[in-house]
Amino acid sequence: MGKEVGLFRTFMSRKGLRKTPERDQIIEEIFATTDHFDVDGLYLRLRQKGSKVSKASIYRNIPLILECGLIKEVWHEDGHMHYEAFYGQAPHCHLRCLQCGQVIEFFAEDLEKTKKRLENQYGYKILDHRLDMKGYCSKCQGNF
Amino acid sequence: MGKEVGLFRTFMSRKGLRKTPERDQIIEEIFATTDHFDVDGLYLRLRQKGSKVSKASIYRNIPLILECGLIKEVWHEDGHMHYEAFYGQAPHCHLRCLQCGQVIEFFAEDLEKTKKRLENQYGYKILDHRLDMKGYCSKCQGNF
DNA sequence: TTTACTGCAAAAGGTTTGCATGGGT
DNA sequence: ACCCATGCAAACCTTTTGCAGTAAA
Repeated sequence: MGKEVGLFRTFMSRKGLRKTPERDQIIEEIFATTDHFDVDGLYLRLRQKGSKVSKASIYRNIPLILECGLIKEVWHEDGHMHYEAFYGQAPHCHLRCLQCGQVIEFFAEDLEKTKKRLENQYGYKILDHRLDMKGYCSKCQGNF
Repeated sequence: MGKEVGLFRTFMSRKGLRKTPERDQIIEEIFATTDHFDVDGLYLRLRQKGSKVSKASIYRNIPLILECGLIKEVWHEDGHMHYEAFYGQAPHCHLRCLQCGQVIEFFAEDLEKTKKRLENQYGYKILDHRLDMKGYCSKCQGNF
């Protein structure tokens, strides 16, 4: 059992909610890879492994997993939301190729400075951020 | 007539597409304020001013206005996409309060450096970026 | 005259919800 | 025993699309 399942169980328990096999399976599958995912893909992966979890259950649990901090919304594309497993990874940003869809993850070391500045300047308590860049990768430049 | 209408007409013309009153009205209304907007809100503002533009026309034109560079997608929330007028503004980022919804726009001066670094490191040509931060504003801290 | 553009209404597709059943505590 | 969670199917809502009429070029 991955450690994320334990974290989620604790989170649920603190909220007076229940541990269920479906919830365990969802968390396990999200952390089975480090990739980004969407609801439909996660559902198919679960089915392939023999799980009977319904999409409704996935949709009902995603807000809880977000609140728990284990996943993050990363972008809305092709008509649906995309997420990424978050726990255990330093926060990172995305660079995407508009042509081939390649995603490079990178760290923006300067962001912390900007964050501090904003907290001082506006009195905010900043909890989360998202930085994405788009463009063309070396291979795709000139292919259009 | 706002200068954005002219820019969009030129853009359309280069693509062999047409100038229509509906397109002019949509562009004018987007740039009537500097606020963020969504399709439904834009549609209502147009109706209030007596325009007969349909939502279908707004939806059909948004990809073109995006491609033209006059607007940007900023975030997907409450089940629909939010945009902002883009032309004539230096690119800016958003800091949002999760409690009251206040949005502060700021400039992240360090981003250019990061962008350059990525272009060199990965051979990318970067066209666009998005940086958003979320947290609680000074008033809302402690109100929950 | 050609054919892109529009409004309308229907369709599509992702997400949410009502309901009856099942299962955790 | 209580009532939260699930699966199913229907509902919901934003966005897309087919169609017939209209109007740019």
